[in-house]
Amino acid sequence: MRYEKGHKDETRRRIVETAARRFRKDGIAATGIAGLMADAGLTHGGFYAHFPSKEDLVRQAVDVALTSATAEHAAAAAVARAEGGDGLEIIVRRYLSRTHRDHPETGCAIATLAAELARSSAETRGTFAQDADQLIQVIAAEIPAASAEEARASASMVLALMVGALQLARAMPDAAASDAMLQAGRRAALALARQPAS
Amino acid sequence: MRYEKGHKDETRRRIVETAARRFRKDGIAATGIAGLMADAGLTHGGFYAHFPSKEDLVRQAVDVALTSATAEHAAAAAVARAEGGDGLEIIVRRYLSRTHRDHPETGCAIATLAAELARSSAETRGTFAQDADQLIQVIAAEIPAASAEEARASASMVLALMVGALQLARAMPDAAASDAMLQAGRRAALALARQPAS
DNA sequence: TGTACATCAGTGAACGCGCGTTCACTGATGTAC
DNA sequence: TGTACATCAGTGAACGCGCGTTCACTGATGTAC
Repeated sequence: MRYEKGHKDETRRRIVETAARRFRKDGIAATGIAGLMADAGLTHGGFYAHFPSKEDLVRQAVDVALTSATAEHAAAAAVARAEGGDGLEIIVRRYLSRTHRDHPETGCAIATLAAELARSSAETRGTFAQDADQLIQVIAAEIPAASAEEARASASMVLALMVGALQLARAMPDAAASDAMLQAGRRAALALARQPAS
Repeated sequence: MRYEKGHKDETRRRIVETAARRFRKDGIAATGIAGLMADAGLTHGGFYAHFPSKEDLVRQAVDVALTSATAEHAAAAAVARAEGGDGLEIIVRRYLSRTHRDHPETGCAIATLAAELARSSAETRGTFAQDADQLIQVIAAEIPAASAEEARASASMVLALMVGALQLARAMPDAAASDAMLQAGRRAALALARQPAS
């Protein structure tokens, strides 16, 4: 069958979205092409008409996941600021929430995939690092500091703490301990931003 | 051939040690039994005479890796204290060092495997959480605080920040940015411990 | 003291299965005549 | 207006390979007689 204009782009977009969810949920190595394509309502054979390799899809999926997460954080912070609230507090509360902990498949790709991506090609890591940088910039915009450089340094530490705390909270089988980890993380992240990066 | 007493235990220990390295280097899903056994100088068939399943080996390997890393941190901190130094500073400097960043295979299993372990069985996560707790206790022992509970809360945040910063440093393809991440992490981790967990 | 046998850590072939990737094919539609 | 053909997104069989797991077997040694 022949398809309307833009159909292939739409299919490709759907594959990338599906992959972004599956990679975050199950990990990259544990996610196969065939299962992924089936999830997207397709058969596996068509995969290579869209992507040159699995690695290429990984790069695109991580890019989409991180870029949209960054946009959501920026939007939430903007709304909070407009309402006279603290943008950073909203970002931290969203990141270290029970919802985020319990739904890695729609959450931050750094917390789910950073360790696995550290083992991938320099190209993939390059895209990932750029995307992480954009998230750091969004956080930095909510931190009052003497200089942009200081705000950026503080923001990267806030992100590092949130990533680590979320991972620890996810790995803990004890629900109360996991909740406590999230709560302590929220407090510590804000404290970290408040003190000057000397 | 029949072997001297203790031979099998020694072989088993060697498999666990090999696995602990490989899992941290390549990830759990990406490490196969056959390659693992070959690394340990054995053929794959004998694996199930030592472990009921791969999952069981994972649990033991993570346990060994984390337990020994914790002991090393405790020892290094004790030496520093005996010499009039700051135990926490030594732990943080060791954790966020270039050596640790560049050698995940002998480093902290939390930074390499937490995300992957978050997807495993409650039993494996239980062992992992207990081991992480012991590391947190070792860190807490170096933090002056009003109560043991406060020291523990601060220590878990120091650990979360170190885990996140190390992962980000490892994922960055730019060497200078990666070094800067480690340095900012060391500063922030110490600052986090110094301020009271209100 | 010498021989037959039990032990058991480790071997390697085999199981069914899913992996990433390739490729000849399908078939509905748009276009050319 | 009607027919022949080109297009091309998606199909599904097949490639070699490695996965986790099972199992009949090996063969050097310790023990029993």
